[in-house]
Amino acid sequence: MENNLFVYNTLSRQKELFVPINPPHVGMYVCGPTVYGDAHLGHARPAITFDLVFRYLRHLGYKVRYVRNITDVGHLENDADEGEDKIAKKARLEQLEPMEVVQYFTDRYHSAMDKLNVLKPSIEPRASGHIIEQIAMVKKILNAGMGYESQGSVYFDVEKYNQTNKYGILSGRIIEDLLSNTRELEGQNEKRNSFDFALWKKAQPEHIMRWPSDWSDGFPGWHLECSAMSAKYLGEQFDIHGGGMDLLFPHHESEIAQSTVANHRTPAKYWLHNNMITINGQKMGKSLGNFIQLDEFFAGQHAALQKAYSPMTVRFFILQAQYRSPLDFSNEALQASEKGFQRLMKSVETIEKLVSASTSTVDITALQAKCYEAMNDDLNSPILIAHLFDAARIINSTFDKKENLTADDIGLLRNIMHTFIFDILGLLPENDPQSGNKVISNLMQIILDLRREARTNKDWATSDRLRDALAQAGVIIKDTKEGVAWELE
RNA sequence: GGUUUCGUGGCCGAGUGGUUAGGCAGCGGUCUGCAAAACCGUCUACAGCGGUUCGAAUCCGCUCGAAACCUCCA
Repeated sequence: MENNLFVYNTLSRQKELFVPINPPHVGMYVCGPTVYGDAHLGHARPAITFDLVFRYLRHLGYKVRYVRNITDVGHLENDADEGEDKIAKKARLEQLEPMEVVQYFTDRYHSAMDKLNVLKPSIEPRASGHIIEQIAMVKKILNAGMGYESQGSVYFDVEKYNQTNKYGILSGRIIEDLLSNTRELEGQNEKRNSFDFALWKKAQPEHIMRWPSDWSDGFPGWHLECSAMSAKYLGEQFDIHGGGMDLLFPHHESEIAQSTVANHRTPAKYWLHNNMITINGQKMGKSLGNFIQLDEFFAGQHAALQKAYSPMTVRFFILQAQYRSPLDFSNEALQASEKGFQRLMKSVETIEKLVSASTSTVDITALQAKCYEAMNDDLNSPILIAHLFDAARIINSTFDKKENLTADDIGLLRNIMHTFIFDILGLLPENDPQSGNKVISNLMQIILDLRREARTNKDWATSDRLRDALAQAGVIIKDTKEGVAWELE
């Protein structure tokens, strides 16, 4: 299968032509959430970024197997008192079974992703369901002599690995630097070097999530699940591995090391990383209190939010930045996206009202080519959106008789808009909130009828009084050529 | 301190050796009883200082500023 898609490979630090290992099949693995809290803005970006990759690859005709994991074990908190398991900690506090917590937040995560119109991955494996595979992988690494056991835990020997391979190949880290930075901390450590990472951790007595193994009752190291599950479902070598930039080191670096030892080859051909999100130019963090959950966005219930922002506004906003750029959330920026999105969607409706001409004054085929060009250049969604806004202007101008289009071109334009906006960008028209409430809708009908009568009688005082009173009550009246429309503030 | 990125107009964000990004806001216009909405048009920037070049926002160096990760038994 031919394509012209270039993606930025973190491994080579440059854009490379995407050539699948086994076309037309494509295997893609993306690091999913640790389910110990509600999905926030930080979760939306990788989900939407790789949803875009997934959708575009499918559009190009590839058969994509997209695997995105749920981390439900072994992810230790570094800010906890003594490295307590995040899931277990929450469970103890809430007096819930760990798996109850996992189920609850997994469901909530899925619900948020559905609202954002993020397609479900082909497989969504859980770490807790793949303990056997992970233990097998630890054994392979021990047999290769690249791991060592220490007080019931097993660690990966990074220094030894680095003698024959390059630890730091992905992140650009240099092992000597890591070594010199941490020299004085050795001694009381059960690890040989501070940068060695756990393959298996012995569980403390109070630790409720535990599984038996040759070394101890414990749980797998954090990096291991992705290596084990990607190999299981995509093969030892697959096409794309994605995730947030924050996972680049040590997580992905360690994945490469583990998989290379266990399977004698590097796991993924292309490593794609999405950038982080900031709010009002500030780092998003719990300590700063600007960590906004997705549901808070949708409801507008957060001190930092001036109003509610719909899921599609959030999605469109994220797509208006290229995935490798940092993205700054602010009320101003979101409101700009909200309006722009509405304008774009309105133009899609306007296409249906266009009247064809015998000749076209605009080159629609060229526009289509530009849209593909943008996507092929490392999924440059902001450029694509810019072209779609050009298309919107063409549509509106044609509707205003300032441009002309043939019937064929109108059809092509419709196809371009639908393909890129709905199929590839994954945007959806949003329902009018008014349609949901029959009573309000009926009341509005009565009020607007009264206003229409007043206007027919040129009783502007009454007409304006109704309009102003409604505005006070939070209802905005819009007089359009097609009639009177209204919406809640 | 180290690694990796980045610093673009009022705001958000593309681009990257010579030509309009785009959106929002503002401004002008069309429409309207008036206004809003909608639509059309319009504004012209690349942190600072050096250097390379016929030419740099784009390449190189330095300075300043920002972010993520690391320096912690994940």
